[in-house]
Amino acid sequence: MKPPSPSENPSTPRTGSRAAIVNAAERLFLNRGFGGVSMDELAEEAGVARRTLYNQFASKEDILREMLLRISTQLGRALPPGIETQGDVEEVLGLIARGVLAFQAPPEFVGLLRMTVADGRQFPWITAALDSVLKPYLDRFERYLSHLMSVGVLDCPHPFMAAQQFLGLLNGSTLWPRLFSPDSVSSSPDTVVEEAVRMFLARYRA
Amino acid sequence: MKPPSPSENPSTPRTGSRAAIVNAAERLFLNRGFGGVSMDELAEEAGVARRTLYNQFASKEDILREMLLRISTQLGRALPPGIETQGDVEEVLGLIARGVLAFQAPPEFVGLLRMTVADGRQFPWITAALDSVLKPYLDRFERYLSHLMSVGVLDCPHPFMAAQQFLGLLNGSTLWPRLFSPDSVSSSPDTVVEEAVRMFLARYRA
DNA sequence: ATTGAATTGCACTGATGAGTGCATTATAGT
DNA sequence: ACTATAATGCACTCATCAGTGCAATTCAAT
Repeated sequence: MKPPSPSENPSTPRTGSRAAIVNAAERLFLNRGFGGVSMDELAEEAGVARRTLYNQFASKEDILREMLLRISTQLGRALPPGIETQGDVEEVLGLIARGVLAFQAPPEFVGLLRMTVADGRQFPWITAALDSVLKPYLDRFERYLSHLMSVGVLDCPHPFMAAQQFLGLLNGSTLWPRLFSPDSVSSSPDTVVEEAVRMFLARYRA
Repeated sequence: MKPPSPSENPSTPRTGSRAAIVNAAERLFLNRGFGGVSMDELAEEAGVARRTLYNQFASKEDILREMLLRISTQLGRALPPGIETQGDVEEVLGLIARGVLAFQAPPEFVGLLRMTVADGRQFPWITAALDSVLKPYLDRFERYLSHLMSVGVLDCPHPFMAAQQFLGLLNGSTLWPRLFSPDSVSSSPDTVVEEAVRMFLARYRA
């Protein structure tokens, strides 16, 4: 009764306790931040004895490390490669924008951002970790824009800035309000995507 | 020697200790967040006895409240009124954009954002406080765009979203990198402003 | 110089939280 | 059944931190 067996607790305490712990860490850290969660709470959420945390991990920080590692690899699979060749510019930009929005849609993503901003002050490696996951996408997007420019489809003097602008158009209407204006009415994703693409092409289409 | 007199310490401990405390709170809270600063540190930074904090304020949270109150009124004076009538659209948009960038330029502004995002989880009134300061500007901008549309200068079906887009264009190239990509090369403010205005007008100019 | 308010120093309380040591118990694979 | 491994319970240590009570002290204004 005290030690829940694997059959009565889906968190699989006995075997795979590490995974159960990291799962719990993801649920708690993303909602309340690193400093806002105690090891006791973490143990309870994982359905595991407090002492087990220290059998499996060297420290609280280590748990956060492993959690971020897992999240990073998950995020890394978000935008499928080869999207760039699936039609004309307008279509591809729409696909990318939709991918980005879907990617940021789950509340846990906002939680990840909040945790990054919050605990990144004390642990800069957190910010670096998220950046190293996000940056490649931005770079890929920049390369795509450069390609379109060399082909003569776009007239885009600063591809990197253009990439930032495009994401800014999306974030300004979606992510930003979610971070700073908790209860604001947000436009529909379809409108956001459509208008971002329109404005971007109005400026840069050759 | 132990208690620094007003003449040797500009923080004016004896008289105006409240102000000295709020000053210290601003320096510390904006850099390390509410939870990251102890009352001992705060007292030392203010050049004041720890006990004085509790003579002047009911609690640590009260100090934060007063600090945010002061910052809010300061921010409220940032964008001078009447900018909307100082020339043609392009010129005014440029002025607004420059105002926004100047407004966000100081490192303390990023500190304020970080603190808002971080401690806003535990104290939602922090987020609300910042939002109540920023929102009026967004609303004013929206009204300006609506006006331009009714006058026939812009063709802008969703003024509120357009306002978000314009700010998104700026933030995507400036604020966002500062929050999430610590050591990234950023474009010059002039280019950012110019390109934001160009893209915006390329889409919405009637 | 005296008075009254603000400030100070210091020793408290009470709570929380990370991390450890160790003996005990349950489990999985043989 | 047996054994190695993992999990557990529990009582610790050590540190930090918000907040309080109180007596002593310092300063400013009269």
